[in-house]
Amino acid sequence: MNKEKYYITTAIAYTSGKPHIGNTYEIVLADAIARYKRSQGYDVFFQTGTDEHGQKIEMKAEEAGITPKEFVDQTAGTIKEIWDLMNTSYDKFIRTTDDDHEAQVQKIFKKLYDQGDIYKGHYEGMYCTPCESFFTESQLVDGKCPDCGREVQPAQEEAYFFKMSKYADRLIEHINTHPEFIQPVARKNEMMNNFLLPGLQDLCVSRTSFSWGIPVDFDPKHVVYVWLDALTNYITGIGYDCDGNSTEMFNKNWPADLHLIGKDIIRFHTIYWPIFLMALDLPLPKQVFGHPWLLQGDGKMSKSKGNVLYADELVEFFGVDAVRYFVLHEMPFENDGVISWELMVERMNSDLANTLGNLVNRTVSMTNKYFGGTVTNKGAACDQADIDADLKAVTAGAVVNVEKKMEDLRVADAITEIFNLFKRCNKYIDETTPWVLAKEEATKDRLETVLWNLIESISEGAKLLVSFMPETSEKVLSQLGNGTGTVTEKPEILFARLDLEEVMKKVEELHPPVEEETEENVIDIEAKPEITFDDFGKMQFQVGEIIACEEVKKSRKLLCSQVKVGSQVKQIVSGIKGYYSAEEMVGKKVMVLVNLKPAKLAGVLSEGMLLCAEDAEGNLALVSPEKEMPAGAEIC
RNA sequence: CGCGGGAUGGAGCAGUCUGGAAGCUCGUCGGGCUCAUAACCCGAAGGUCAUAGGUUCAAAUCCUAUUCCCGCAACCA
Repeated sequence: MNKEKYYITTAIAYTSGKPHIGNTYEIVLADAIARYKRSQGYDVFFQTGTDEHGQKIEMKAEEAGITPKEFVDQTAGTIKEIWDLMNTSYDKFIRTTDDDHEAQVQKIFKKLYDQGDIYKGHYEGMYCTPCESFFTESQLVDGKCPDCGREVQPAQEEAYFFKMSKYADRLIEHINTHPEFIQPVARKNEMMNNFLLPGLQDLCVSRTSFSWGIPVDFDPKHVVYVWLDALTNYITGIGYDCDGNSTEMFNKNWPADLHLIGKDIIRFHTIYWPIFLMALDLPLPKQVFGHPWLLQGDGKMSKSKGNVLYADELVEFFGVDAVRYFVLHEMPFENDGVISWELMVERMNSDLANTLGNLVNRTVSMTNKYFGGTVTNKGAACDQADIDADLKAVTAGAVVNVEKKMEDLRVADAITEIFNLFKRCNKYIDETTPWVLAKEEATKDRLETVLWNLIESISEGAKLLVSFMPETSEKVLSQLGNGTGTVTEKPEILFARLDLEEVMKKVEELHPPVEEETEENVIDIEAKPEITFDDFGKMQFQVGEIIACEEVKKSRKLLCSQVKVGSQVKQIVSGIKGYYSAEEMVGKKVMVLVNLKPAKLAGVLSEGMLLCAEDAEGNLALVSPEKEMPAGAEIC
């Protein structure tokens, strides 16, 4: 039997920081699929890695006072540690700073340029010379530089572009003739209607505004811009060579069978990536699956509350397999899923400790108690033949059902199938009442058969579990004797029940809520440099009376107020909709910074600023004179 | 009218494409059992499927409008 190959990839993780549980979900999901395919006899190659270039990283490194390379070495290390902690079985961890990747990207860029798919053009915008920055029309404030307020000039930055439109028809054709290409299918229409059918814009594939990237070798002031660098990892990682000297590994594995990615980057994987491949004359990946997000529960996620979840912390509380179980099982197929400490504890207790852990435990201890740890198949059915038959049917059914679910990548449903089997086993114990059988010598054989059947069915379930919870699978099988009929003497607790309150207490210790409870909390904000009295004198504050106020349409936070200051009325836009309604604003006397340069917010002119106090949560309160003062009174 | 996603018993979700008796898990309540990690098994309560219209013999599902949430984008002067 020749083993069919299966090449699966995750998106490469951006090395801007520590990945949280939502980012970690993807690698675990990919791992489950990869392990499953291996168990099905496929020759699997599983690649993941990190995306390490870009302006953001250049800046972060500068802040940290280290070189970009040092910075990404750190974060890539952290990412790899977490991937390893989660027991993921990737075959290759590619980094876009790998020499061979960089060399290939340069060659690919050159080749596409030589064949006319990439051309040199201009990135147009408004340029502020002192700030050395480009801005789009919409970014400008009053037609001027949003940073320094000076005049800007229309200008062009040289950039290379990729001719997307050239391949659009071929791509549309491909998508239409390969319905399985974009998964879930709902995403297909989104791509077609929003991007392909209206016509594709050419894609900017180089930048000159930062330098942390792969240089364009024939025009070194340019670096390759994100997608041509990042997406090509899927081929460079397995040995693609642009000059025709690709490795055997590449020839065997390409095209990829599955690109597993987040739903946010479906566009890049189902439009730009296929088009790049067409330009390189390579076959397209067979399937792109855009998975949903794993969101953190409790509504408000905030760092001060400490409920941002990281894989390593969860593992500390629950163990690797429990976390794997949770993210794989709780993640819906199309919609976003929710994760929180509470939900995690609930799953841990009810599914892992009660249903599975306790099942194994009671089975092992009965085998020890009644038969000294060893049973053989006595085949004694008695009048309960139908019960045995049903257990066996459910067991066999689980194998088939898991296979079916996995074919559609419905990992969560596959796991549910396995746990349904475990539930059936628990029920089997109640139906057969071994403790009753144990009382009579005459029913000893029946008792032994019951335990034998149980061990068989649970072991079958444990085998199915191997792709999802590899360590647990092995532990269960070993406790049940690996088919020998001799169970372990002292069953180790697989998953201990957890007390939610205790867990929450520990979580709080781990992340002490920052100034949450007390009213009299201290707020320290970042100190600004000392200023002179002259500096202060430049600012003019006056009392203003709000005589009218309305919400700014097309905006979520903005209120537009007419503020009477002395004899004039100023229009001021403020981001306080969440804290004040337009009606209650009217009549208030507030502190206004009046000589602030006017600016446009959401297209509405604002001629000053209403001063607010802001707490650590971002709650706002307007500042008013504490005694009656006329509108226009100077504040000094 | 910026783009998109969502609203189903107390909680988390299926079901919506391809209309046809409201389902799963957890929690709650009642019962059973004692091999086991106060676990396991059985039963029950609990939903006008966001709202209002429409299409249809039939709507959670299709159409229209509205409300409220959540991401992203743009502004938080």
